[in-house]
Amino acid sequence: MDYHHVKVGLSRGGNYNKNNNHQQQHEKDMDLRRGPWTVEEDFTLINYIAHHGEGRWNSLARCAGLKRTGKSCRLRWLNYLRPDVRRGTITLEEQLVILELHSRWGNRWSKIAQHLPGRTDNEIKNYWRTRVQKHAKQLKCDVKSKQFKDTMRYLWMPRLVERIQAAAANTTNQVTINPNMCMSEVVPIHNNNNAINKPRMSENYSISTAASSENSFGTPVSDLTDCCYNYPPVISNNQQDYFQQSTQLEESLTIPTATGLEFHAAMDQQNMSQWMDGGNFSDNLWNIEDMWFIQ
DNA sequence: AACGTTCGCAACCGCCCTTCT
DNA sequence: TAGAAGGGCGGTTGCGAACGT
Repeated sequence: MDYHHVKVGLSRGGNYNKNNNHQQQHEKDMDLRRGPWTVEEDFTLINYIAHHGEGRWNSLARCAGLKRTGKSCRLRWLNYLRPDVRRGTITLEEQLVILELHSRWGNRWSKIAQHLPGRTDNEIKNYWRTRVQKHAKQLKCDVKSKQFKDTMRYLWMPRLVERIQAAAANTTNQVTINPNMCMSEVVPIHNNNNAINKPRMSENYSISTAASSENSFGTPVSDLTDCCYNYPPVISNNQQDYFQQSTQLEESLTIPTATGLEFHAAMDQQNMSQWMDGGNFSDNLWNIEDMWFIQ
């Protein structure tokens, strides 16, 4: 079957098809495209929205002459074509925000995305699944486990903060990282005269996101793995600060232990030895210093 | 160079909620 | 007020590029 050009059948969609017999028949009668969007389709959609605005996606698709479902048009616009969509590597600051907000809200991608200007829920979801879950797999633990959450909170996040501050120190930018940033209030999305909703970071976020799409500080961007490398196996002031700040988090968060290191006791010794026996730590989440730190 | 595997991400699916008629 | 229509969201899939052997 040609995946990119199929007849719409009963198997597609949720209530959309289930409840809409007329629409269903109409769509059965017309060939609807699926799969990757062409340049022409993109152009048509952008043009149409520029003149008529968003909303009413099904009728929009019809009126624009797009042989796509309304859902498909909406998705294409929100995740790709919107002018304020920010593409490129997830920055360190964004990683920090994602980790923190995910610890609060779980897989509420759209809610998390509201705090990352220009990032879509789909992008954040993909980031989480491809990067964070990969590391959880390396650690042989579940991303939902307390062990993994504590690892994020007490190792990765403080070190992200360190890295961000270190990068900031090497630039002329005045950037202050507030490890408690995610205590900020949820900022409502502004609607600018029916224009595109543009989420913005709360003023309480004291991270500058003004620079390039690669990194606010003009430095190379790395992922979670990088944030765990090249750091002394001691609890730095930043980390201590972070522990203190963490204790102020809301009840919904994993409550830190008295030392913030209790999770180490839960670390599976067999897994630990497997990591350490692994040899090539550059390919793993942890380096040897991290192992000493954990032990 | 060829082949197999892994990774990243765009797009789709299907459930659920809200809005409309 | 009920059913239809539209939209939002989290989960999943599949393709192409990158990487490894």
